[in-house]
Amino acid sequence: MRKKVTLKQIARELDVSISTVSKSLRDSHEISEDTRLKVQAFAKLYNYKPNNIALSLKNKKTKTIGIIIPEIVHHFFATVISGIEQVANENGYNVIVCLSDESFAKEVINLEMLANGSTDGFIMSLSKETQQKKDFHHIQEVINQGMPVVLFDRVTNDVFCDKVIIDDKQAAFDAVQFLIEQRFRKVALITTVDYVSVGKLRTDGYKEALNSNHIAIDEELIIKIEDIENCAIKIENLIKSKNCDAIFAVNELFAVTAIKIAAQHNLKVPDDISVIGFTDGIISQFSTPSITTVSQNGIKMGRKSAQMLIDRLELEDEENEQYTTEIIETNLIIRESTTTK
Amino acid sequence: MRKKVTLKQIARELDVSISTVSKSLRDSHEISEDTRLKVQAFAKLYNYKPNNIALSLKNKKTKTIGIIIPEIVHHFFATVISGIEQVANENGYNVIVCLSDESFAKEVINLEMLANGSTDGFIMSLSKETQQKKDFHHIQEVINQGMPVVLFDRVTNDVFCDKVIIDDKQAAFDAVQFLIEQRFRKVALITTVDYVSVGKLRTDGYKEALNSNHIAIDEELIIKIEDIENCAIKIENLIKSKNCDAIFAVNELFAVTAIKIAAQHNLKVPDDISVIGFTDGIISQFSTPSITTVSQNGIKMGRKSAQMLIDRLELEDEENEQYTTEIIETNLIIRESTTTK
DNA sequence: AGGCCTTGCGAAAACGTTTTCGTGTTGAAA
DNA sequence: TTTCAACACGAAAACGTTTTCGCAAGGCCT
Repeated sequence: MRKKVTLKQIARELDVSISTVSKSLRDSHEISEDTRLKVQAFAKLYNYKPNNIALSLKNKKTKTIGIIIPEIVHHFFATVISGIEQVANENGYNVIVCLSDESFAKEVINLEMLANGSTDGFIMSLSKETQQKKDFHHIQEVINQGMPVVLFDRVTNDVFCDKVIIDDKQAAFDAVQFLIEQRFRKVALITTVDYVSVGKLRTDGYKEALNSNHIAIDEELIIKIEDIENCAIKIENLIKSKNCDAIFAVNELFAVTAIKIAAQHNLKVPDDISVIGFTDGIISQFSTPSITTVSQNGIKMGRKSAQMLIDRLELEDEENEQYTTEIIETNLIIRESTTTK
Repeated sequence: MRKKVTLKQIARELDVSISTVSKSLRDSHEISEDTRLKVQAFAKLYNYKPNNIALSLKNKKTKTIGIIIPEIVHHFFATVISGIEQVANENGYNVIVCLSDESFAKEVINLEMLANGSTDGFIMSLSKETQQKKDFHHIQEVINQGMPVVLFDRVTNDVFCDKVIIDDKQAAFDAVQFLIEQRFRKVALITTVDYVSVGKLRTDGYKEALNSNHIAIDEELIIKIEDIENCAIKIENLIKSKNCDAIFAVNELFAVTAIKIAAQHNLKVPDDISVIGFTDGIISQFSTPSITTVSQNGIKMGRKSAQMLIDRLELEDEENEQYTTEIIETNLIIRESTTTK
């Protein structure tokens, strides 16, 4: 077993000082060409690579980004990580991923864990529980300690930092407006409970679209799902009521579930009922019929988040207190689940 | 901005030595109760937490696991990460994720990057290119340096280390056997090119199932997909030939594509043609019809991999050279895409 | 009073780097 | 011959820990 070689060992072997070795390898002009080449040859032979940990300690920089998200088995979050990783890689950063599992406690623990020197900054999306408790002191704390944070998608106004979001309200508005323009009047909404920030915003967009078209809001047509496991019953009730000719769902799981249930009740999508989802994930692409959906470009969101964080990390000293909120554009991807009347 | 406090600062404030502070915080009996409590109170007040980097340097342990996988926007890999993260978390480890993008070069770079002190060990699944080149020196290198490696799913016999796999051949055999037992005789195979290890194994299982049932292998019914982007044409040719009454696909993307194309040619699944996929992902669950599939328990695979790695890390000194290959059981999940004749 | 053990604490090394500063030697200029 | 710059290198500090060892003071026993 050939352990990694250190500067000290090279110095001992070559009978020079550690400084000389270090300087030689960094091509310092202080060192004679003789010594320099000798050291470099030896280092190459033994495949010397500086130890990252020692460098981190010395430089007080880890070149590592901490990502804290609710879950990873989720197409959207996976794409965001992918985007973050791309930019991180291009800039010589690594990413360390922690999952909060939608739990406030885990989010806090992970954050504090990584804040003790493991990462230079954070990119996070809030857990449901955190959004419900509205307790963000852990995030404020790391910001106060001088570590930049970028929030994406599930954000809060209660923390001042850089943010990357889509315009959830506008996107929902556009989707519903599209349905209305297709002459649907009884548009139902399948959404989450209100404390999920993006769910709330999309609900707002839905209502506003109806309002601006002078369509009364029918609370019977709005169903709010608490836990995703048993969303089926509520959705089934909606379908059975036969009160709606179109459905706007705030995520693709709700959308595909609605389509499946409709089929069970002999309602054809899109002939009998049109459906629009949110998040252009695997399900929307491959379900039958494929689902018209609001695309939420995760890659772009991840890339932007990473770029903002790295920019702030490399600016560093100047202490720019101007935080910005970047809005990633969305667009409606028309597929088979909607029809033009 | 209140920066993190260090031992040195506490020592200076309290006018004691650094050693005294360190010992006090670790409840050493060498320190009088007076001093101990005083230090602890001060540390608590200023929310002292030891710096992870310094600890890593001192202990020569990072408590971090490196994960290198081909991609993350992929249900199976995401579930594996999720499993790894669970066990890592339970044992006080963090995970740092790198993506090879199916590229040999990126795999090497990532590995060497992390090997310079950033992680204690690795969990990886080989990139396609690596499998094609059959070049594993980078992996052997880190093992020689004393860092344990666990390979999962896409593994190789050319490297000696712990591995976690499913019995791809047996699983494929079982799936095809199931089709044959339903009286299908013209079973087609949609697989990958041979250098993808799991694709090859699943192909072998397919052939063996036919053989053991004395069904001749028809090469016309075996199509090998190189790049996933344009798999459609080849699959369409297969469907159009109307030569098969059942299809076994080595992943769910191939399976769902086959179903879609069949529908375009007015062939109903499962009435006209039965389909079995591989990997129980989102697509299989939510496609219409839902897809009968070989479940490949990613969570369990991830958990097992992490457990094996951590076991080896904590054993450490004893240098147990007995490597094991763990086989995660699979099972066939019967859904709507198959029928009993 | 002398010796010894206990108590309580500090100095210093170690982990692996980088960098500043000091120092000895050499050669050339005065 | 003296002086000074240039050159080539080493010592040491610094990053933040933990831990070993040494040491001084005090109390107890003979």
